[in-house]
Amino acid sequence: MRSVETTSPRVSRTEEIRSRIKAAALDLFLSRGFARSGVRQIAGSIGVSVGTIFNYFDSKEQILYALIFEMQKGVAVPLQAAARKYREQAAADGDPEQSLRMLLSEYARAVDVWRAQLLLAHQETRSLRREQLREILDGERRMGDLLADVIRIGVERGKFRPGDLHFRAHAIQIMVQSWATRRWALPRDMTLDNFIASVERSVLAMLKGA
Amino acid sequence: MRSVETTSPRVSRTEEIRSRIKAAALDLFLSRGFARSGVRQIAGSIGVSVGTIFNYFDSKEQILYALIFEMQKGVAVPLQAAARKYREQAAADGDPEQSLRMLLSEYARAVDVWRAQLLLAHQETRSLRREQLREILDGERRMGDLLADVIRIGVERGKFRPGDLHFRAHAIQIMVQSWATRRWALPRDMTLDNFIASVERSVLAMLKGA
Amino acid sequence: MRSVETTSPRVSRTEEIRSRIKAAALDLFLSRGFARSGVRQIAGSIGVSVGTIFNYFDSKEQILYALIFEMQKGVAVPLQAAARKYREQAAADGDPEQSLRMLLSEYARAVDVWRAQLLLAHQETRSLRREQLREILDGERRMGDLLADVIRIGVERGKFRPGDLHFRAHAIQIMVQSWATRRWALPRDMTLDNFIASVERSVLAMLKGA
Amino acid sequence: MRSVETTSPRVSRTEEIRSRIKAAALDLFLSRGFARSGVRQIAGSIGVSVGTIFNYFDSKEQILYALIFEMQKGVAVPLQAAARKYREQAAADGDPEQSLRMLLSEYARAVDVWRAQLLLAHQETRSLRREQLREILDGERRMGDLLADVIRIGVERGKFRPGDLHFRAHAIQIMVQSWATRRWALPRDMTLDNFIASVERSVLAMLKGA
DNA sequence: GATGAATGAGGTTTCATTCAT
DNA sequence: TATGAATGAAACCTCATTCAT
Repeated sequence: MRSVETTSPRVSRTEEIRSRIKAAALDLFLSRGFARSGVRQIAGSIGVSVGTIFNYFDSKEQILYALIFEMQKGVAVPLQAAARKYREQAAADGDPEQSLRMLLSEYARAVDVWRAQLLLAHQETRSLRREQLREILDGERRMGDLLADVIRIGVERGKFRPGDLHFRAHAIQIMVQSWATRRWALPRDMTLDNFIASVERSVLAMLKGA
Repeated sequence: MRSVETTSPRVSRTEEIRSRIKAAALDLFLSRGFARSGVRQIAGSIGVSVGTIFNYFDSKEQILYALIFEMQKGVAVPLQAAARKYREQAAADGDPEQSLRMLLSEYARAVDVWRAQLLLAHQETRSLRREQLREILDGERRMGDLLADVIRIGVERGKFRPGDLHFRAHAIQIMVQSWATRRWALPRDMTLDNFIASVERSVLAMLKGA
Repeated sequence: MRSVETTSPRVSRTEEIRSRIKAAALDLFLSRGFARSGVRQIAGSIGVSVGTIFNYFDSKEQILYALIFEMQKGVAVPLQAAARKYREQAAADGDPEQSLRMLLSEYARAVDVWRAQLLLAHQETRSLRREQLREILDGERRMGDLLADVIRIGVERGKFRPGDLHFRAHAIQIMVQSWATRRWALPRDMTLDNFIASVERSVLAMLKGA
Repeated sequence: MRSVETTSPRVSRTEEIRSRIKAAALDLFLSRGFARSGVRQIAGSIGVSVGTIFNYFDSKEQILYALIFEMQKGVAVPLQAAARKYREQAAADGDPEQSLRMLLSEYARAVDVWRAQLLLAHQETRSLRREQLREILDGERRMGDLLADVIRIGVERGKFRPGDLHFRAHAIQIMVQSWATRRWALPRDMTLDNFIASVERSVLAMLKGA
């Protein structure tokens, strides 16, 4: 009994509950902060008991980690894809400037999708234990390296100013991420497309240099 | 006896203890996070009793607020001074580009001085209660406005590309602040002077535009 | 299995623990005063942990409130029943004097049952927050009104002296309650029956007046 | 220097400060309860430092004791005087009923003068340590004995019903004290004179009996 | 798998009292 | 005599986690 194709639905039921827990936790962590959010509140807001939470996550911190980790993957994958395409076009003697616009746009759109989790990461990554903290920071650094490499290719093609690779990669990262992390400081009526346009203009100017 | 300069030492004794409390809290908040830091630890690390902490601050949160507030003043004041000088030189037909370099350098040096507190602000401003949170964010926005105005003057002088004022001001803020807030993402051997040079190059390119 | 009467035991288990907490708190509050009694002591004296206390009551004050509130109901209900019977007998042209003796006896016996809680109420009602304080005082006033009404009926029947209704009602209240609240001032060998006899004599004399 | 008649003023200065402390404490104890009132608040409200409080009283509790003790003397002395006069008039074959009215009036007026302190005593006597608690309760019992003796004389003169001496004495005490202790339960517009008239009527009826 | 009662260490804050000045 | 900073024990309450059902 309860046989055969139970497994697959079961897995997805498990995943569905994990998702509901993560969604509730995301809201709560953002509005009250990780440390002041209780698992009882998470449980209550999705109508399960505290015990259930711990059947799906080993600890409150693991929920935070899952949220941040998945966001990082969710942003990194499109960025890596865009970088791959960028390199292909460069290899095919395309225009790096044009390719970079595309990359920035993809990056910013991915950030937009994961906006809430990225904000959370910004605020609460430090609440993770050392090991996991490092894993996340390493992921972030890898994205920086990837951007630096993209810039390097443009430099080699003679399109971008040389020097400063890592600094400018880093500047791109914080500029794009600010769509999620400093929304409150941006003009209230700015749309994602406006934002992307501004980023493209500023980043290209910055790369082509004085 | 007990005469003459008694008052002044008294005042400074109070201030000195407040400073020791703030210094200890700063270390602790940065290493363990605000919520996980206990007043008992703060007290212990400077060799006073818990009660003493509360003779000098109304609550743990007030210590955080004091740290962030003072940092904001400490950064805003030099920045305002530099902006004033910038406007004077512009009025005297000086070179905005040169003036801006000076301003960026002053700004970055102020950030360097208050580096720890700025990092703390970045991580824990959200732990403040609504009123104080808004006060801090308003201060930050005012600095953005000030930078936008500086750019506007350069635009009027025909030196900087028009449009995007607030976005670019905001980009300057996060770029300069990243010296404190994302130190871990910057090349490990980067010095403050290197950093300033990179910021100047990138910002000027960004302002002068494509 | 785990069927049938599971629910009812569950409910009573919760109620049983609440009762044990209340009993322990009653002892402690009476012997050390509300403010000097700690929840740790309450917990310790019934062999549970502090946390458990707060699973059953929202705050220390709520324990006090529950004790006082239940006592008030425990006294008011028999008193109201006796008053109802008094009115019925009066309507049936019975002897108010005889009916009143019954009422006083019922009242005093209820006070005896809730003696400890009534003493606590007397000493610590003021420790309640405004809202709950008022609720309790209102309940007490309602009992006064009820007694005043009882006297009024006797007056209308020509059995009791007119005037002073509320004052005499109030005098009855404090006299009967003194069995709980001023036990230390009463002759040490006085029994409840003695007490009731004395109350009946004095109250009836007071009501029939000069 | 600062010589000659300093001593006597000094004593009165000491007494004056003690009085100010007691007055402030009385207000505070009544409005917040003894346990929740801080010596800092007492000190602050009369513009002296905490240290000063402890120069005049050994502990917070001693202030409470002084307030209650003085009230008890303040009530007992007029009551004893009235009792003396009562006995003299009885010895001179006066009317006990008339004498008793006078006594009740004196008693109630003394209670009125010390109303606040008596209320405090009612609420916080239990906050005293055992020894002082007993002293106060003994004083209270002595007043009961004194009233019982007054009743006894009336009984011997054939004016009051025999039996129940202590119970009725006790009833008189709580009735008269209720002017201070249960003011909230009395008709809001009742004046002291009304109150005294009611007490006289009820007490005399109660004493003369059925 | 789901529950939620129990745990108990930990949190921040208060406060009577002391004592050096 | 007056001061008020310092003390540190004790207060109430929260909360992640466990585990018997």
